[in-house]
Amino acid sequence: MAAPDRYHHGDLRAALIARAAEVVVADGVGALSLRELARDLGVSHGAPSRHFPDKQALLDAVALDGFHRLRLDLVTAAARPAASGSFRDQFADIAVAYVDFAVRNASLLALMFAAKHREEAPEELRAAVDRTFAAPLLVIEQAQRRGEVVHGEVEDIATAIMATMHGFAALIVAGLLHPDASGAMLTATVNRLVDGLRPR
Amino acid sequence: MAAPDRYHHGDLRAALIARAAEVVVADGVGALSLRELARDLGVSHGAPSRHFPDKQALLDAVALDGFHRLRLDLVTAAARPAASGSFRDQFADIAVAYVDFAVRNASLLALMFAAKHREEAPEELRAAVDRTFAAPLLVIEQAQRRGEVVHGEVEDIATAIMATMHGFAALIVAGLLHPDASGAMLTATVNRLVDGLRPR
DNA sequence: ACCTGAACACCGTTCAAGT
DNA sequence: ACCTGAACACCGTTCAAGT
Repeated sequence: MAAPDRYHHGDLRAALIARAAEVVVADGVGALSLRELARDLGVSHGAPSRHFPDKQALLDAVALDGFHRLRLDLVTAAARPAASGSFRDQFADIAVAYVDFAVRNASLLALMFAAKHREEAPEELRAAVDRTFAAPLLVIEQAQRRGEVVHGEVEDIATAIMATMHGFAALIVAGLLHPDASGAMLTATVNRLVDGLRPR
Repeated sequence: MAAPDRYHHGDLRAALIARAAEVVVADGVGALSLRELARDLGVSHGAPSRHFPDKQALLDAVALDGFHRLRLDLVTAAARPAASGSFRDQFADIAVAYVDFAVRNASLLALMFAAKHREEAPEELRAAVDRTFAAPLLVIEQAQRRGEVVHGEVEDIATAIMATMHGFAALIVAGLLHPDASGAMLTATVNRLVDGLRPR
């Protein structure tokens, strides 16, 4: 038998991050209270400060965790069998994965970008963001070599793609797009970017 | 002489919205306190509740005001002399205006989209959002008639354009794009969408 | 090392009372 | 009509004390 369960079950730090992420996804950052969190986990309200110096540090950890999960989704989408097809299909698969994550974790994604935005953002977070967007970058470079995508700076093209994916997700989350038609709309948006707005 | 200045100067409601917007832009929604707001304006902490039933109602009003200001910027950009040129130039002008607003009012824009996102969002807000994005829509339709933009559903094309603008702004705000190169990068992104990722 | 529990300064909201 | 000021329940943070 281990020590009596007067203290927490072992990994309060991980439990805090997990529960905080749940609350953020369900009700937004504004609904997150350290004291309530501590109550939920059965520890005193002072306990979290052992693992996070302040609330922002916990939020940063939640954001970091979010980027890890998003990265996993994107890597999975990029490695899909269907993703071995044309660049158009690869792009569509990644876009679906990104938008899915964004819609299912809207408040979390907002927190993730807000955390990254902070000047005092930990270096760990900046690195995680770069890694998160590495998968799409690779897909673009490969497509360029196959001649399916115009040559030129990869960053320029990646920027256009990431902006489109992120912006599309934001439009859905904001309720500017009918959720019913969002699937078809995303396909149309991907095709618009691939083919261009100008007639061919 | 009017009544002695024991009460507020006349339009506490407007003053609350204006000051709240300032605080949000400067330090984010999290830094907004009704009590501090009241202190800044020289009224008691209970006074705001005469004009807004709760904090969220004030935030909705701030968001509404933000959409009005954004709409003004977009309409101005669309009516520019240079904007009488090609669709590419019109699009670029509008995109610059949108990204400018987003960068200068990052936290406010986040609040605006979050407010729109709420299910209980007042009808007034939904209407303001539609009007805000009406100007870009008109530009697209005109360009379609001139044959500069592919035919098809205007909404599909507008979605691709709005997603790109909003997403680009989000990338800058998040610090994923070097601010120095952001001007050239925006031009490149606009051109990418106009010309397509696929070689011609 | 890790957690408790009291203390402090703050917050949003409510409401009887004032003018 | 509009604002005040006390009251209430909550919050984040700090810190001596316990195990």
